[in-house]
Amino acid sequence: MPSPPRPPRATAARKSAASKPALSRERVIEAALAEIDERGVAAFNLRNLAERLAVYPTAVYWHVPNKTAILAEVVAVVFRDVAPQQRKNDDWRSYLRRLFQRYRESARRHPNVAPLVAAHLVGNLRIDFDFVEGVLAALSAAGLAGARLVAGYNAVVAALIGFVIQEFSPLPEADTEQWQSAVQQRLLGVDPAAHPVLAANLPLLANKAFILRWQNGSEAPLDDSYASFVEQVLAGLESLRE
Amino acid sequence: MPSPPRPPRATAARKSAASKPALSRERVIEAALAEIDERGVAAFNLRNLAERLAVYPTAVYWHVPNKTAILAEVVAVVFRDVAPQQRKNDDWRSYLRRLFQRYRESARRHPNVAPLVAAHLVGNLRIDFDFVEGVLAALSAAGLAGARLVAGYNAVVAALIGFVIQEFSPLPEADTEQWQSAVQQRLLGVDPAAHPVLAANLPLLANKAFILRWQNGSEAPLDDSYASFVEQVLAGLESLRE
DNA sequence: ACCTGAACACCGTTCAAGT
DNA sequence: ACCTGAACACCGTTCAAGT
Repeated sequence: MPSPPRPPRATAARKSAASKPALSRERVIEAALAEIDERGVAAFNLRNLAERLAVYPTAVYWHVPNKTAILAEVVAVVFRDVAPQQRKNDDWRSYLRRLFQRYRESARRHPNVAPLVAAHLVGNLRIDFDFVEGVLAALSAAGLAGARLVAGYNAVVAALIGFVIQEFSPLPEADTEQWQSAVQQRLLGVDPAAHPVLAANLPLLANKAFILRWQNGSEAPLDDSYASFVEQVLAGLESLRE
Repeated sequence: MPSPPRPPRATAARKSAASKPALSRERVIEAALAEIDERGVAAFNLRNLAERLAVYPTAVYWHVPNKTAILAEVVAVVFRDVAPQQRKNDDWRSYLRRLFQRYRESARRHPNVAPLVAAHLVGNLRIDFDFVEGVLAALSAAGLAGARLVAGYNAVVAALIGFVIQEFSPLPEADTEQWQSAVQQRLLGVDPAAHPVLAANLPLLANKAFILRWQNGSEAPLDDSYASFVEQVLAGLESLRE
């Protein structure tokens, strides 16, 4: 759009109540999340963000250091409160089941954020101690300690993000129509001699298995697979308890 | 750098042997991988790539449609041939163990590519049928069929990428020094009342558990955790065989 | 067919100036 | 303290022109 940056609305009203600031860190993050929900991470930029907030692009920099920080905060907001409440008489299994379900629910509400999830948990300065403690407490209650506790914890975190990133990350945005049918064509062209198991199970796998999908988790959720996945993770942890 | 684009070297020599083209799709991808290995995905751009290839930036577009395609090809190269050879008398467990090890090895050789892994397997037009068939054949040999086959397959793929992305994705690049000590400070400040299990196991977890690290997998590999993780995945699959 | 070279639109960020 | 407004460096991509 070649139009000049839109001036802030309510220029007069803004100064009414003791010059209350128009922007805040929270409003910036919130608007950023809305932008990402609508247009995706790839298309997210500070000028659109500023337009949504009805300020000049550079105003944002008063409240936030840079774009990277905004993205980090956005993910933090999306996964705020994923850690379930510890309930009395709640065994470790049901705690972890609830954690897995809540994590996926958070992602489902903001699927476009999924690509940022990996970068999020990797080196985040604002470590979510409640999340970490929740997992550790559950595993500890399961009887894991020492190296096994570490191994169990890493497995849980890896499992949490692995499925969800895959399931919800946006598929190629451009000419989706054409891309979708291209994938389907590719699948129909499988050579049963070279790839027998795949060929034999094609109807079962098509659009329901990673790599072999043409819709992502928002349109074609993998509920059954995820439910099974969670039970597999629990069984895996079970096997760790010697 | 304010210097003008560097002209191609060997301008004369290039035309000697029947005007052999200086560039090729393979050389572009190869150079792109080298760039990413050295500078990371975030800093990767077409002008540096062109400089490495000693051509003008726009020359690349003759061999490749756009930047996204380059990145997709780079990941494809890194994970080319991850699927292990099927061996005679090779049970499904050892096949999957080899697959997990090879996958991680590929990532370890090019850790900066890790952030692209998710986007890779999500909707890739050039589906790696050998990879898919390898996993399916192993699970099929394990006795899984129908919905369980799908669930097992999705679990394996999720597990493969979840750990590796986490382990190798680059930590915040800027002022790493300061960031590292900041993380360590945060950890030392854990409140044992609020987060008892974490506090009690701090030395065990520090720099060895996801989220609680200040070095990534290239500097501080999580070998033991990964070995355990693979066994947990296998145990999870085992539990699927009713 | 393959590369040069100019050019464009876009974007993150800095900084001085306003109020 | 908080926002405007100009400005800069950088970057992906298009396209006409060369050979």
